[in-house]
Amino acid sequence: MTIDKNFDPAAIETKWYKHWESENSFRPERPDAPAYTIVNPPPNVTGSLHIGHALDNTLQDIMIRYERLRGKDALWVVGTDHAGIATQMVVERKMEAAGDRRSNYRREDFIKKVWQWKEESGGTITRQLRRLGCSMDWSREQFTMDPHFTQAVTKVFVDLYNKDLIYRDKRLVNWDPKLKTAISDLEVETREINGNFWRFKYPLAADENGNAVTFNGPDGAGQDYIEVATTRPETMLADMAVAVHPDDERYADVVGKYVQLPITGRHIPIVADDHADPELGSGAVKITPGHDFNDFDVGKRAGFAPAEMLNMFDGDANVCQVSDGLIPDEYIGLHRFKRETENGAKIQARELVVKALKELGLLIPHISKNKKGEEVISDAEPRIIQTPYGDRGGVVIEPWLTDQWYVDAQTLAKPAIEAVKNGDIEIVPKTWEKTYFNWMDNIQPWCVSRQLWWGHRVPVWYGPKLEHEFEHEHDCEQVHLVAKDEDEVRNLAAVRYSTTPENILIFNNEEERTTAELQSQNMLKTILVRDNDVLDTWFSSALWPFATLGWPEKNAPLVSKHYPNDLLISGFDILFFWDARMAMQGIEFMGEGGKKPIEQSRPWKTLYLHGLVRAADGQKMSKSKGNVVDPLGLIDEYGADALRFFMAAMESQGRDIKMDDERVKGYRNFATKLWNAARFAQSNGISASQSLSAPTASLAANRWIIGEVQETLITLDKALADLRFDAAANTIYHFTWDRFCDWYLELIKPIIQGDAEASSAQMRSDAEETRQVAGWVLDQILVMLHPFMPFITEELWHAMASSESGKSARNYDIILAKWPAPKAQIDGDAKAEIDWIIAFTSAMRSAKNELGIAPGAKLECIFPNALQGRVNALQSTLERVARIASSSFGDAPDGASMQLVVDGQTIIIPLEGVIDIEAEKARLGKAYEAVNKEAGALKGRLSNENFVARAKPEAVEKAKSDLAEKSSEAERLKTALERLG
RNA sequence: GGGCGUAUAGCUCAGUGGUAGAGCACUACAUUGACAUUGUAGGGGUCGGGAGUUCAACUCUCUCUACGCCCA
Repeated sequence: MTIDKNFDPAAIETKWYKHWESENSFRPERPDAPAYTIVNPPPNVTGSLHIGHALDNTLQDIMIRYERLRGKDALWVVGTDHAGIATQMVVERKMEAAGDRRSNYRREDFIKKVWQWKEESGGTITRQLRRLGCSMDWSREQFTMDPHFTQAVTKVFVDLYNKDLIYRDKRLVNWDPKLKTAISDLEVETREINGNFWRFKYPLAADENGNAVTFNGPDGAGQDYIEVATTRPETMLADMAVAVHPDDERYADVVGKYVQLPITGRHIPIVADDHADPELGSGAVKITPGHDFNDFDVGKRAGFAPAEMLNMFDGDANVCQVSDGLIPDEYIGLHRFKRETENGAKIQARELVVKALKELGLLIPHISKNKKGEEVISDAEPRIIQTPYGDRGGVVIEPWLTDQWYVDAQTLAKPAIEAVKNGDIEIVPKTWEKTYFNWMDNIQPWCVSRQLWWGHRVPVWYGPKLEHEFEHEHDCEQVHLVAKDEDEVRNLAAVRYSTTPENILIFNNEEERTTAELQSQNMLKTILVRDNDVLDTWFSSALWPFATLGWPEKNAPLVSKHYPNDLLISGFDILFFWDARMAMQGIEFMGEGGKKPIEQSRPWKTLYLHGLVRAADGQKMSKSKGNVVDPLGLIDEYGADALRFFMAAMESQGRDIKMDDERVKGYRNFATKLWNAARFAQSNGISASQSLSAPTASLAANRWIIGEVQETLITLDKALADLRFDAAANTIYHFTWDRFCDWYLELIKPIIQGDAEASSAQMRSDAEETRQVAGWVLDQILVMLHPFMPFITEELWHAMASSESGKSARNYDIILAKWPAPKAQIDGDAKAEIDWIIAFTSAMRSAKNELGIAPGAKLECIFPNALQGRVNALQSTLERVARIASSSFGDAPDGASMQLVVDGQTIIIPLEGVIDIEAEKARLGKAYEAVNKEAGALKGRLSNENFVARAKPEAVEKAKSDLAEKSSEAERLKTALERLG
């Protein structure tokens, strides 16, 4: 079957992908081969393939295909992430569109709906990964909510709890009032927004005798108030102190006195604390421990326990009554500062507080000057404010005091830091190590509980405290029991409450309990109710490198063979979210708490971080900017192979990639070039090679190209070992196009296209040898290119071996071929000869071009006698490639001629009456100038005593030989010029 | 405020202690011959500014400028 004239990527891609998958080619059985393992960063099950996935997965597929070709037992683990918040949001949005809402359902029913949605719509991204050609092990596709994954997550939670590495704590969390859940520090992004800076007078409270209190005041004039400044006036309803810097003399005599807060009338102390910045505002700052992270710490230092701290917001960030009951009724229920859903139609707490203080005469107005120099009075000074936003919900985060589960990240981070320091985990590019250390060294407790429904439920049950455990009269705090399942918690509880397991009654949630409590027969039993929260999605994905392999099942075979993984490829944007946490959890759990050495516990040997794919103008792609490039569109237009090659070629370490369609197009052209080369080969009787090692060859061109394959292979292997995808792609690109297509195929045309009937036995055998070599080289190209361009290489692999009927004679697919092993030496003589042909041909073409001689013109050449043997042997090649008409040898005849200096020898092309002598003089003159200048520079360097004395001997030698060469060339050009008169 | 990165041809980017490369774009030429998704030849850069180390700096060090990112 002949190769089609047109290369149509779409026509072959689907065909081969289906074939590979049905043949189980992505994971051939190789029980005795060494393992090579990559786990794929699980995309969100809600997701669809974006350009970043295309990059990330292309790089992984290149490595997996490469190692598979090299005979490894290559495993690329694939699966999707349940993506708690993201997925729940998607399903809720869908419900809202249908006029429905989550709160219409019981938790279990809602979760059923999410599963249903997952079954229907969750396959999008996995289908798209297939289109990109990714050779993942779909037979073991994973999902982070699979039962075995839940087992792993639960075990990790319970074990960490038992090791005191997970604990429950009451502290401020980042609360997302839209999603109504706590989120971790990493999920908060700081944005700069335009805000205001208000200044208020807080009146000093009267002393115990009811006498007014004053202090000197900053200006020493005496005042009965202290000035505070704030960007969040509404939180003054929960102020618990005013802080001044301990060294701030302006306020020294007021520390220890009290303020009587306006509106609430609460008496709060003035405290000294380093947090107060004397330079900012008045130097005195209001302290709201319940709604500001800094204030929380100040509050603790001032002696407030977290449980005492005032919390003035509900989960929606609407004002609620605080524990001392001092907030006036008209504030209750108001939103903190903005009604997202009602466009500010209703008055907000912030607005009302400012209004009230203004009416009380306690607002210090801001005075500024307008352009005309007139004074303008306003309530507040405009300021740029660093404001925390939830990365998913997109609303301002409210620091909120709640009980949550925390992972002791600091302890877990230690060995993970060591692993990188000691080189047990290599981060590529190395510059990211500093970022990693910086974050890990300062890591904060990780809040892992989320107030969502979709996710891994926290394996915790709450039971009553026993009477003797009550810390105070109204203590109704419950105790928690942590266990892997209900049976285990029942037994734990039986022990704890000194009863039998049958007397422990377990409820899945408060609602069930309330219903059940109405039934009086349960009154005598001990009741446990399960924690409602689920875990942060990243808590489960941190287990990906081993939970996907079967852990915690005992002696899971995949774990022992494929853990540690060899390589992890991820975007740097999830270094903290995912990579660092995998390192921590991997080392902790696979190291069995320090029992196993780091070589066995680290999740991967190498962590490769790539950059972002940006829009053509360098901007970050985002839906809101509308500059998102769809990788599937690019695949439709140029083919998956071209897109993949683009990704590889652009991936140099440590730089973002700017999208460039033209370049993708260029690689489509490259694929077409290869296609046509194969077509040419096929039409000239060249077909698939029968041997893995290079055929024996006698002709220079053949010996040369075999050596070039060898060199290319060495360069390519080195590039891939170094994870230099750009270098690897460029190596195979240039070999294919510049060496193989541009020179080798041109050089062999006269050999293989000779008239078979008329040719001698020698010519027939030369042609046969050449066909063998050409077929072999093309095979090597296909295999070396396969990791980058899997589809076209598979197609041509078979096409080159197919009979008339279209049946491929290959007994295996290229995806399972063997990586090249030419076992050939680089042939110096052949290389010298072909390099000479190339140099001569290029010189000839260049000269013709400059002298305006038609490129096709066949010219007579007079070579020096020394070249007689070589030129005679290459006569037919030179006729065709360099377009020489006839050759003779010896000295230059009289008359005008074009002269080429190639490799230190002058070749004369007599052109009496044809060439423009002045033009030829100019051409040679220019060449002479250039060479002479280089020779001059070398001469100058060598005449420098310091250079000769101090430079490395090789450098001096190189300079000497370069000088000799350049001088000789200059000499010859000079002679040539003189000959023209 | 702390940290990191980037600055090389018109554009997008490689690069090495011994005086610069690729792709695209551009110019000229070619075209019945695997390939116009082509071929051949060519023009184009004082490697962001300044200082230092060195026989030698685009490359190493310092500094300045501009841009970008992360953390607080």
